[in-house]
Amino acid sequence: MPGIRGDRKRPNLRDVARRSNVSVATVSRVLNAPSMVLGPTRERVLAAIDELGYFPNAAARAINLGRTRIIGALVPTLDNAIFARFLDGLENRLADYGLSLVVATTGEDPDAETVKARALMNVGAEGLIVSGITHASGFLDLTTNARIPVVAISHFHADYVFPTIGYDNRASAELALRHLHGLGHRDIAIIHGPKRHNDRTRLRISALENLRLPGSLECQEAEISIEGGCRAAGRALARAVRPTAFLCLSDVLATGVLYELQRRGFDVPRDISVTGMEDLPSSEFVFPALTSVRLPVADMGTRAAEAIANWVESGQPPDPLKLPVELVSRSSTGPPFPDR
Amino acid sequence: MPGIRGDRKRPNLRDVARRSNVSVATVSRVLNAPSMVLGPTRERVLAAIDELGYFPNAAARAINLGRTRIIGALVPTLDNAIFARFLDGLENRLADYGLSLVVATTGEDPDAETVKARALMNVGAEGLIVSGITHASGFLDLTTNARIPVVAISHFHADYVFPTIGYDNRASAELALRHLHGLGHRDIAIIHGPKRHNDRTRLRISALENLRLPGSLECQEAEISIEGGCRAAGRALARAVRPTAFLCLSDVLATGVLYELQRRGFDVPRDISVTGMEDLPSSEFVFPALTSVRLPVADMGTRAAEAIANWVESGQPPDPLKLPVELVSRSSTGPPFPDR
DNA sequence: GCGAGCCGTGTAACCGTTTACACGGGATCA
DNA sequence: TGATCCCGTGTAAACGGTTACACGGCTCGC
Repeated sequence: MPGIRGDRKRPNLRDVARRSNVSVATVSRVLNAPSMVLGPTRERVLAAIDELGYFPNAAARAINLGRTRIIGALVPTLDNAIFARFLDGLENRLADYGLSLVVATTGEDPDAETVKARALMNVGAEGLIVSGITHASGFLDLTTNARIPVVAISHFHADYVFPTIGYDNRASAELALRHLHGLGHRDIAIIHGPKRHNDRTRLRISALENLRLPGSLECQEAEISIEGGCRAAGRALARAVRPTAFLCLSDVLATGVLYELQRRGFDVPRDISVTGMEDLPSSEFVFPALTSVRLPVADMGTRAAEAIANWVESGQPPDPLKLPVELVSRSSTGPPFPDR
Repeated sequence: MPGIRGDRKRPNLRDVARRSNVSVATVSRVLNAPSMVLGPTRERVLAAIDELGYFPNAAARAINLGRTRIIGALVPTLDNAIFARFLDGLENRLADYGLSLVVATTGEDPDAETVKARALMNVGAEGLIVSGITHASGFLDLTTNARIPVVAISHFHADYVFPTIGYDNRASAELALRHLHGLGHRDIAIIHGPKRHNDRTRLRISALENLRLPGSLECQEAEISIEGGCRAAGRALARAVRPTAFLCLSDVLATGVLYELQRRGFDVPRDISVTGMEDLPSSEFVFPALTSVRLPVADMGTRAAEAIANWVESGQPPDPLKLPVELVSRSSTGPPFPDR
């Protein structure tokens, strides 16, 4: 009996129609408008579908409906809790809209981002989510030419070329600095990730410098990893003036800094204070519990999902959205020189 | 001039062809076989493409080529470093093959997995990656009927219904237990994640019980989070016989356990030993550095990508692959009662 | 008993590509 | 000069669905 098992070709609507002695239209209706065809015809069709192991072809369906139901997300990496949490929120909410998420990592490289954006469009993404507001001109050309909805996350900017859904990176950094300054710290080491291609980092650093608070700020750039934080802490401690506080622009870096300080016998916050940025779930449990600036990344994922979903469905771009940040004060910060 | 800007409809090949006074075939060739059409014709076509902002329709292309270049992955969550790292490895390697990754989270629920699997197939996934070897019958029906390549990860099983790429979960748990037992521990608390629907966890626990080493094993189930680990540690310590070691089936749980022990004033490993499972990058930097069993998740992502890519390209299913696990001994384990 | 209306089903056009095949014209060769 | 070949290009048939429209048969009302 041909067509039941083991044949090369995947069965299509026509095969099902033939096997159940109806037209392709009827089969299509059984699948898409179940109430339209009932009784024995319906039974026959369903039986044929089952026997043939028929499954509708996504591309053919997409070409007719004009929709792929695919949203693409471009993130620097998945190997960083901040983006993974964001994507978790994004994917869950997109699923509520019946949209699927295709993920591409860029390694924070604008050219790679452009290449991957093209790949996302090639698989039919109806909308794109990107991180930050620094992009290759090729990326801008590509997306504007194709008139594809793009939402930028991680940084709020009221009139960027794409609608943004993010927080105020300047304010988030200032929150940490003001906290430390308020405690009395004047010699502060800033530990940050790579500045190259990362607008959030650059914005935060410039915000800190522009505050012009009395005292000195010294920057140390580090690879974003616990080890990177360790090494940066070592370098900062080797300077002529030892800082009384470390302001880290990532919780991962702060975790490394805490570790290195502990290893070298410093008491945090008695000898040195440390702040993070992001407020990862684990930051409450490092020792000592990390003072950090909470960035609502999971919520950002949810909001980004809603924004892009409405956009691709209604054609109406979303309004930019600023998400609140807040300082979460824990045990890793205190006044400098508490003994004097 | 109609068709240049602001028209509703997205331009298609025909529009480009009309505008450059060539046939659709020529336009298609400019895009797909650049060397076939050169000179002024080529220029005209490229100009028209540019002016119209033409971008090829993914679905139409897919229907002809018979390929979508999409691979779907089903993972319990993205909000856990172990899966995020896996996906990072997977996505990077898939990109080398020109394949895109669509991600769906299941919350460790087989029914949700089935629903999401259907969604992945509806967007045209050519192959699927799933976690573990516990799946709803609906999932099995769906995937076998549609004859779609499926690779199961996280657990090696020589002749599962799908090819597996993973490690030996029994052996990984035994490694930890043998280590503790070799140090002299007899009263051991096992801290594990939810057993329900999680075959890896169940396999590990049964492996530990089946070893039948002298001494007692007490299980505590916890939600997989640092806080979950804290609470489980509290419960284990409240028992009549206080364990001399905690064997945690996840580094995240172990981190919580370490935190709770420290909070309660226990000295690790002098008073109590702790082991983890996974060996996350951060585990080297918790205090004290965590003894753990290294699971090669990033490598698993790479291998899974290669396996599914070859499968969808050649039609040949991959051989199951067992990845090595190893005990990484650090400072969180030592002999019990070192004083006596 | 006959026309209207409805319901279930079929026919065929269409979606936007790719590509086998056909075709026409210029260069090459005898 | 005419046959041959090649190259660039066009025509049209797929691909696998959805759906507007047509159509035939049934029920119903007058």
